[in-house]
Parts: sequence; C-alpha cells; structure tokens
Amino acid sequence: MAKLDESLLAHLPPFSLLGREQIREILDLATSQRFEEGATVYHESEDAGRFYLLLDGTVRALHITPEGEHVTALHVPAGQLFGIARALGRSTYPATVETVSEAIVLWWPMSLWPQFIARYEGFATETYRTVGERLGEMQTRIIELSVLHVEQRVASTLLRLVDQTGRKAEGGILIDFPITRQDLSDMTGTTLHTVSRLLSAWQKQGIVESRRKQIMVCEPQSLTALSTARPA
Amino acid sequence: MAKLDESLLAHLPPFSLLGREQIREILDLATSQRFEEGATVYHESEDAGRFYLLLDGTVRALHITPEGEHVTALHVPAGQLFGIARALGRSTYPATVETVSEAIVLWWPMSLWPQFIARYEGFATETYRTVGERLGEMQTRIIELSVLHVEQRVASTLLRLVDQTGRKAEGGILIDFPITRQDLSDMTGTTLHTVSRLLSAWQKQGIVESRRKQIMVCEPQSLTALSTARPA
DNA sequence: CAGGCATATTGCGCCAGAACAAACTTTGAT
DNA sequence: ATCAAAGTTTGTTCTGGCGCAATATGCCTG
Repeated sequence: MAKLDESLLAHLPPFSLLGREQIREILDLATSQRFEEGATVYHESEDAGRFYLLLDGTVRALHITPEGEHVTALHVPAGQLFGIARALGRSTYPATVETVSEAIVLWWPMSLWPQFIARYEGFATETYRTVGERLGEMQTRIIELSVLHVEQRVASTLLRLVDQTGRKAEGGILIDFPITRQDLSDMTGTTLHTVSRLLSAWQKQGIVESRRKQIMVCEPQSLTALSTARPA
Repeated sequence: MAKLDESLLAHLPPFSLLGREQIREILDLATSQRFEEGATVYHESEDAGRFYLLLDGTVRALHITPEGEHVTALHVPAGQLFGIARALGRSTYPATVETVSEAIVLWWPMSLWPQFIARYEGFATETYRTVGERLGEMQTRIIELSVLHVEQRVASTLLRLVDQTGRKAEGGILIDFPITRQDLSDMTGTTLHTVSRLLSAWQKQGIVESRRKQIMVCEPQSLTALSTARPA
C-alpha cells in the first residue's frame, strides 16, 4: 500500500494538536480502504473490532427494524471519526454504517483505542466533543419528531444536510451526495410519496430544484420559514 | 451539614473500584442537596457549573420548545450521574433537568471534573458507559418515533418505565413516581387526550390500572404484544 | 366543608398524511 | 436500440389521532 501523507490528518481536529512524528506513527498503524457507493462498512451489534476515520465521502448510520424499515440516525461528513463504540463503553457497534457516496476511510484495530486516548493529546477531548455533538443532533431529531409536522421536519432536515455537506453551485446550494426521496423519508419518519409531493411543491415555488438523486436548495430562508412556522 | 457515609457511594458503578479513602475524599468535596417534587435542577444552555449524582428519587431531562411544548428526553433513575456536560465536551447543559419526585443529589463543581477523570480509576469508563447507554436509549426513541404508531409508542414507553423504575405491587407492577397523562404524552410525542383514551381502553381490558398520577401495569405481556404488533 | 385548581375523561369533527395504485422518467446494462 | 431496474410523480381513498370543548373527579387550602 502507498505510504500515506501526514498532511491527511494534520488539520483534522482529533489530531491537530499532534506533532509530525506522532501523526506518522498513527498513519503507520492505519489501514486505508475504499468503499463503493452504498457499501456497508459494518453492521449493527457486530463486534466492534475497528474504529474509523472518514477521509473522503459521506457515510450514514442507520437502523433496520425487524419489519425491514430503515431509519437513518445520522450522517457523518468527511473528516470525522466513526465506529467509536469504545468511547461509549460499548463492545459492539450501535448502528449499521453504510456509504452514501464513494468513500475512503482509515481504520485502526479497536485494541489501539486505549493507547490513542492515553498517548495523543487532544484526541480524547475531540472525540468526546464529537460524541457530544452527535448526541445533540439526536436530541434535535427527537424534538423534531415529537413536535413538528412532516413538512417542517423535511424542511429542517434539508437545511441540516445543506449545512453539513452543502456545496455552492449556480442558483443555490447543492447537497453533496446522492440522495433519494426514500432516503429523505427514512430520515424524517415519513413516506417517499409525501416527500416527493413536498419537493414538487417546493420546486414549483422555486425553493428547491431537484433532479434524480440530487437536491439543490435555492432559497434556504424559505425553508427556514417553513420549518418554524406554526401553520394556522 | 451532616457528614455523609462512605457506603452511599461504595456500591455505585462510577465509584465501585475505589478504596475507602478515595470515596471519603470525594464525599468531602461534595455538596448534598434536596429538591422538592417538580423542582428544576438546572436549565438547558445554562453554564454547566456542576455535575450531579442522583442519590434518591428520579429526575428527567427535557426540552422546552419556543412554542412552549415539553419534550422529555430521558429519565434518570437513582444512582446515576447527570449533568455531565463535560464528558461531552460541552460547557453548557444540553437539557433542562427537573425532579419527578422528591430527590436527593450530590454535586461537585465542574472544575473538579478533570481530576475525577484522571485520578479515580473506573470513573471515566463508567461515565462513558452511562453516556453510551443514554445514547442507545435516544436511538431507540428515534426509531420508535419514526416507525411506530402512537399506541405502540405509548405501550413501549410504559414498558420502559416499568423496567427502569417498576415496583412490585399487588395486582401488577407500579411505576414508582408520579406520572400524568401529560407527562406520558410528552414522552411519546402525542397529546394527553390520546394517552387518556388509550389508558382508559387498556384499563377496560385489564391491562393497566391507573389512578390519578399513578399507573400500574397488570399485564406486561399484553403491552409487549401491543407495542410490536403490526395492526392490519 | 366550601371553593378552587389541577388532572382526567369523553364526544365529535376534521384533516394531514399514510396506504394503495399506476404511470412515467432516467439510467445503465446487454 | 432495447430492455430492465431504480427512482419519481401523481391521483384517489381512507383513517389515526389531533383540536376543540364540555364535564367529571379527586386534591389542596383556607
């Protein structure tokens, strides 16, 4: 395998406090791996043997119910750690992770976890910050699911995605990975039919523009309005 | 203030690995405080100045939306830590915490947190296990809110409460703190009306028995059935 | 024990959104 | 080009459960 360059990690929060040699050390312990779009990295409740860093692409954490329904818990953008079950005192992965687009990851055996925490300055702190952020996101999800209507949930989900992975494009901000109506409905707890109707309506109003597997938000303000307004 | 006894902490997971002197140390740093039923311990987004151990009673973490709706995130049973914002890399509390019944807590200034983590064996590990468990609970909530119907959500919420704080009583298992239909609806993302109807119906079937602010589950199996069954 | 307040029950109408159904479009493979 | 598969749109029907409103019941206070 080609030797990995230190600059890959140097600017990422979990490693930003570390010196060159330490990063070299870490990289030499890592394995890099490429995943196709839609590939499964690991399954829920599997033994948590590795922890991962997402170098490029997007992955999502999801659950599959006994009835076969998919519920998306979380999207992870490039640059973040995932599969960090040990940070939560768990020995199995709490969710299934699959790639949303082609993805490049680094991984380390979980047996190295304690030494990463102990040896590398800032690694623990940043990791727990990440955990805290995800927890916050989940709380927001719960609140939204509890009190918001479908339309509001879809609107704020779109806003969140734009915020996390939006890429400037002409006429709006593009969500930077392939996303279907079904995906959106898995994130919002509704059906793809309803999402389709909403997007069509919004497109007519010029708020979004959507092609197959692609959504561009043209008027974020309008979505914000939709997501907060309590309709009469 | 009366001196606290070491036996208070000795058997609790975060401290169970510690020796007598260490526990003494910890207790001497602690302040104990009693809260009335329904009292607020701290508010969301307040500066996280303390971390808490719940010695007796039950507290709940909740959010209040701008519109004034309450969403209950989590119940914390006696013996657990809460307000551990620092474990999540946060400097403010992520939710409001209020007591559900009369409660006794110990608290320490958050400035002691780093030293607790560093000095006391097992404290960090157990803390993160707690975080992991709560995260798991939240995931379950999200899944339930996404794919289950109101009746199923109420049923499984009742089961969870029975599981966490149930106390054997004649004729069934009693939920060991005062709980209103409104509370239940805040936990399940529905209205108190619907909860009331459901409880009435279940009472007629002999599945539960409810007085004012009190619910007893007589036939857990029936609730389990209700919570999983995919109604035609 | 009277009055007042919080909690609970119940009936009714209505509508957001799910379920079902079917056609259409884009993409990619042969 | 042709075909198949995946994704999307749109129409119609139906219902769970919310909103509103009135009433009942237990609980606390003075």
